[in-house]
Amino acid sequence: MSSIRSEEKNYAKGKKVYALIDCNNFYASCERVFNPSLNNRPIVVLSNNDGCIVARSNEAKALGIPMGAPFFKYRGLIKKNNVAVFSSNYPLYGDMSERIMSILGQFTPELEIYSIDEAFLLLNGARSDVRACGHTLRDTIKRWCGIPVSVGIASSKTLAKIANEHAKKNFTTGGVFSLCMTPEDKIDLLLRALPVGEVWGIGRKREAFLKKNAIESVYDLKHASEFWIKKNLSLKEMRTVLELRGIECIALEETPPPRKGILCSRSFGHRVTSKQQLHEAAAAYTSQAAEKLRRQGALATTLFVFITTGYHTKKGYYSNALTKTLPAPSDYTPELLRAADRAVTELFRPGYEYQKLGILLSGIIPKSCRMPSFFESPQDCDRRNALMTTVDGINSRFGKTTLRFASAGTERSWKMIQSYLSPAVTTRWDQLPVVRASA
DNA sequence: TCTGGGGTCCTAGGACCC
DNA sequence: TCTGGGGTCCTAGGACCC
Repeated sequence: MSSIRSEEKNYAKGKKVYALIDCNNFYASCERVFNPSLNNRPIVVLSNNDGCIVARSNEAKALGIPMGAPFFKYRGLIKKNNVAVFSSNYPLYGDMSERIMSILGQFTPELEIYSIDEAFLLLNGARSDVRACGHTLRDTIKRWCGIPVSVGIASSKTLAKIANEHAKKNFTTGGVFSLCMTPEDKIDLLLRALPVGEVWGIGRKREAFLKKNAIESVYDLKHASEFWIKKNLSLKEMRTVLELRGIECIALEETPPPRKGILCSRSFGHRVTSKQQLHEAAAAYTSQAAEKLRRQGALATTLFVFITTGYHTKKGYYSNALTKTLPAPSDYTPELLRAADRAVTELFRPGYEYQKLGILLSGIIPKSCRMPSFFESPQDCDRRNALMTTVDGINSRFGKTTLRFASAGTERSWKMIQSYLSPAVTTRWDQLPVVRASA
């Protein structure tokens, strides 16, 4: 045993070692942290508008509730089995995610935050063997944040993903699984049991194509002929194949590349027919997108608005979109609101039942590259910046919509349905959990 | 009837991810 | 009755140029 350990140490010294930390059933686990009565009880978390089931606890999975299933189809099963139901609580999940990522950041700076519940990190130069590192990370996150995670370790990101899945599904691993020291034939044994669609980067369509060409398992893909791959697959998929062979092609991205567009779109809670309500929704989404834009220190050159009706409505289907080029790149909400307003006026057709509206800010440039316009005074510019900084500051301190533009409406009858929302226990003073001492 | 070849740029749509 | 939202990248095809 000890010789394996020391070998692992040497391995870690010579070659890059990737770890993928992935939170188990993240949204469901977050709900559990502040509500221990949910332990061992099945949980599902719903998408926006309470439409689909987007997260399930292990107990809910065991009941046969599939990922992405429409909520209404499973109401009966959910009621019968006393499944706890939640609307997505992004303030809570986002905050929990930040806490977990900061723990990982303390462990190593070589960290890529891949999504709200996943991060890659490099374990090069790890002081002890890599599996022990994995356990340390897992235990620390569980103790400090209450979230269970799985750790997969391998010589490429794609293999680390596979190792992570294995850790998650097999309780004997204790939540940590490393492929670093696994002999090639043992790895192949594992890959033979995985359908090719389970590998990172191969989706439904490609899986169907590959299967038609007798590539059924991840193992088959790994050992497909180079000639065939070059002829039939894209460069991206070629990289996946090489990664499966343990050759790293997808590097760690420590600093996320700047966003190319900022999208804010949402289905309405109820069908919208009035122009006024469309204007309000557009204003609300634009304000939100503008805030994101400022947070990343950027300006937008164009604003794109799209609206669509539902598919099966009385007057039929209508979908349209419009791009507005701003007079100058901007992050100033009132300016963006004006553009959105004009677009909605042009797009609106009376009589339709609208289902969704979206705002896309694009042509994103860093604020430092801004060319001052000929017609504006520096004082004007300072005043605008100060105003936006103040609004953002107040909203970040006292809650997202403390200050908002009147054009975004006050009744907001179009807003999304969240019937099962838990309190924002970690980000709102007024929603802190109350602990009552028992007598 | 016959009608070059090669390059760039842009856009829409598809595929994938979480 | 009721089926999410926010991203990225690639590719094919058209427009245009010489």
